[in-house]
Amino acid sequence: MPNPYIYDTQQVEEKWYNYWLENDYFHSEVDERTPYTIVIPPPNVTGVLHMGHMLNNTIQDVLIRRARLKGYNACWVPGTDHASIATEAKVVAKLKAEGIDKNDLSREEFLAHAWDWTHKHGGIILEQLKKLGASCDWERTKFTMDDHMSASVIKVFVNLYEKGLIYRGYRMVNWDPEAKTTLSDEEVIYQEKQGNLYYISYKIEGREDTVTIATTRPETILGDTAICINPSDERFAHLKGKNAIVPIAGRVIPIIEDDYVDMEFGTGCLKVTPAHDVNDKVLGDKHGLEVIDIFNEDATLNSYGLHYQGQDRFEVRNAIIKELEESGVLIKTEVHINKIGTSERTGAVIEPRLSDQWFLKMKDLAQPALDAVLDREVNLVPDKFINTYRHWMENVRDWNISRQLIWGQQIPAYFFGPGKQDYVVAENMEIALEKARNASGNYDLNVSDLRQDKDALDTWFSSWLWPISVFNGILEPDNEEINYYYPTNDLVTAPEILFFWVARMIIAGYEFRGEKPFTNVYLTGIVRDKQRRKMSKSLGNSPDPLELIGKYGADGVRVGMLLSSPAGNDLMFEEDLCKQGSAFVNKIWNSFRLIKGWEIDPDRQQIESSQMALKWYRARFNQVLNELEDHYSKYRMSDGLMATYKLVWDDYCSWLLEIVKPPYGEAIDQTTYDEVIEILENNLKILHPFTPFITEEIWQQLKHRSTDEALIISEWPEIKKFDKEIIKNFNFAAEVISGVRNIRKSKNISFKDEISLFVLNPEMISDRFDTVIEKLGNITRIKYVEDQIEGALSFRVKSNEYFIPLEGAFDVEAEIKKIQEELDYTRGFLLSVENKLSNESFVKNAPEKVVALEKAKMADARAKIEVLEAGLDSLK
RNA sequence: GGGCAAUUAGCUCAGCUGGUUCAGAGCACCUCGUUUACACCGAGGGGGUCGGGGGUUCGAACCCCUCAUUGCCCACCA
Repeated sequence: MPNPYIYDTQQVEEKWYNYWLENDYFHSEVDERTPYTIVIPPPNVTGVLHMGHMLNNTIQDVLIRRARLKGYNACWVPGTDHASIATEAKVVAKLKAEGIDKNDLSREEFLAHAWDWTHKHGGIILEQLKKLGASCDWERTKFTMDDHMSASVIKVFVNLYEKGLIYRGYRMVNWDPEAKTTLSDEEVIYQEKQGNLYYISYKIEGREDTVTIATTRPETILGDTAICINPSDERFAHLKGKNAIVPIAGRVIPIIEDDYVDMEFGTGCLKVTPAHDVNDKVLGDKHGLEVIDIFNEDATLNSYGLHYQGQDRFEVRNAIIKELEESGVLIKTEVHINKIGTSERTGAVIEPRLSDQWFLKMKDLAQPALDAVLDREVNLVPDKFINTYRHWMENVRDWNISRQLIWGQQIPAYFFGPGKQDYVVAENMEIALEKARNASGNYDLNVSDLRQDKDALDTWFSSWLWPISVFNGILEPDNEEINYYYPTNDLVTAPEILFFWVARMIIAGYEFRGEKPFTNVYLTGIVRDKQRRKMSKSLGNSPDPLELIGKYGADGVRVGMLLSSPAGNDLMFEEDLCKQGSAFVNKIWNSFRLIKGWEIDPDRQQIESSQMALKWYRARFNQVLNELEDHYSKYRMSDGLMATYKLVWDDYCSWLLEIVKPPYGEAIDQTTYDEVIEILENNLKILHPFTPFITEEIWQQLKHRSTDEALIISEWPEIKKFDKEIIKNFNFAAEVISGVRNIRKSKNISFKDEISLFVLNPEMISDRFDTVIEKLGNITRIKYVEDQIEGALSFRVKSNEYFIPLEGAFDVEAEIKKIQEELDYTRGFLLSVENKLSNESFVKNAPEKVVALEKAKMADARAKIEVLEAGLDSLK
């Protein structure tokens, strides 16, 4: 049987999410209010929710819900990304399982399969976000392959081409042999791996001796076209102008000189393979070397591989080593750690490869985007990322934007002839035809004579337009929506994609709209497990987000995610955090159950303790409201949550409700009841962004609300000035209550037994909370006295002394010991303060405020010592 | 190889121009409690020479130097 005190999340969450949807509260349209806009970092269309998404989207939802309450026209645009390479890989795998080879399909057939897959799996992740409570404007859901989104991408490509910023080049690029496509530099992940450094000797033509080189990639010797030495290296002076013979291949290659060669590394002698190494390509170009590409596109060897033709590069490596060893030219093998580039998507080892690709010139484009961040036009939160950003932007390299993939926007370049330059770039075939006719001078050209470039564009070439294209601002730069919603306010994303996405969006923003795409970028941490490992599917250390929601409720999980996630700090996730979250939600629920059970007596007068407590709470609430403002303005979400958490749990539940709670069987007066309800409503408002479901549930249970009165669209409490003095006085009273409780505990006095409390030196205490002390201390009545009470237990708060006379419980020795300890401590403290104040330099240099404070401390300590000494005297 | 950041209680972190607090929070831990909202509770409590060393200052968790450890980013050394 379920525990009746425990709040049932499942059905409540579904009920309110549907209610919010039905009433269109998430939907935003252009109106006269100030907009507050967030565009979602579009997850992969065929992906599923992981913990990173949970964190990310919880933060976005908190921001958007708060903005909505603050009266902004809140608009959170959701959507998904076609994730070219990832999706294509999945579709290829699926087809393979069905016995279909991608290469046997036409482009159209493959696309049909891909769309099929997208429709089947796409959008699952968005449904999952709904379970989290994400208040996205679902009517605006976009997909990067939607017609107008793709059209935007094409338009931008043509535009940049016409500006001379996009060019086609035969360059060395990163080749993913598994996906059989190129990758941008950012898509290559370098991993440290242990490999070997092989020392191989090459015969020198016409001589008996040999030259030994060191390489990590012996298989590429088949593509060697030179040996390179440092011209100032005297060890190899005799080799100048000679030729060497490539082992196995038997080709004769020149020995060239270049001071690029590090004389310290390896043998100080380098083999040059221009087709398979970036540096070697540079050397090759410089020295006019031949380029021999030994690989097929899947990194098996081609005919240059000789008897290794058709075998995989890594198999060949082992085989070649064996062959070299047998022929005695492998001199030695050393263990060598180096960084291997791997594909971000497929994990395959990247092969540097020469090919014709499309590039975007970045240097000039990057400048305004760099300035924007340095000038704080765009704020990176936390700002430690500014350095990283600057470094990347200052050293930005041209962006390889073509991919040998089908799934994506096909590059709008049309070839009309056999030459490499026989192409035009145009938004569609018709325009292309006209351009091609003009370019070639052949006006008989037909559509059938044009061949569109087979490659697709990098996914990020569509995502970088996201904040603009979701409002159709590329195709219709003057439409009402883009002008209203753009620039957006906040972007919440992972630092991993700072360069992939954030930087490029800023670039696109300035290039295509002359304005930043967003004002603030909140970079979340990476969600890790307790061992600091990144949570991932493959490690199996990531909990299933939906299971968590089922177990702890969406509100509980949201609180759990936010509890320890300052911006930019990795989040060490443990399920216990969600447990804490759901405990908090349950606490809120039970505090509501208490109020719900109250009986109201309209004739009853409000008692003083309730009145005072309410007055204090209102001050305290406003104090926290101010703190919240500060936390939110600095994107300190966990601090904001913690401040709210403590306000609700400690101040509201443990203090306020305990004070105003009527004794068992009695009713509450109307005034107190009304005020508590008002306070509760305000609490619900500030809680709502964190825990939207339970707050709406309580809000709606409190009274009947029309659809215009839902909590989600209510108003954030107005920030009022508050009386600091009353908070201070209350804290004093709370200390007195603690003192009483301590005595009760140490003497084993049940709370049920009323006791008396006497106060000496009451001038410092504000007596206004006496009734509160009486209630929470279960004290008959506080009495003020002029002298020590003999034979009573005592405690002190500041310089006030309190006595609790208790028959039989009094122990002179223990009491003396207690007071003596306090006295020793206070004397020590006084001494340190006095020392400070007698230090002339301190008094001279420290600000007045600080000196005054020290003086006050001194006075307080002296007063307290007097009290303690008097107490001690009376006992002796 | 270059750069950036971090190192504060068992854990996760605050400490926001060097000075209200002889170092804070939440969780965890310990003790007591079947008080009529809640044991996903309440009350109380223990726990840190603020990574090591040096310096600047009247005063340092905070500034400087140095060492150590960890993490991240960037980079073509075979």
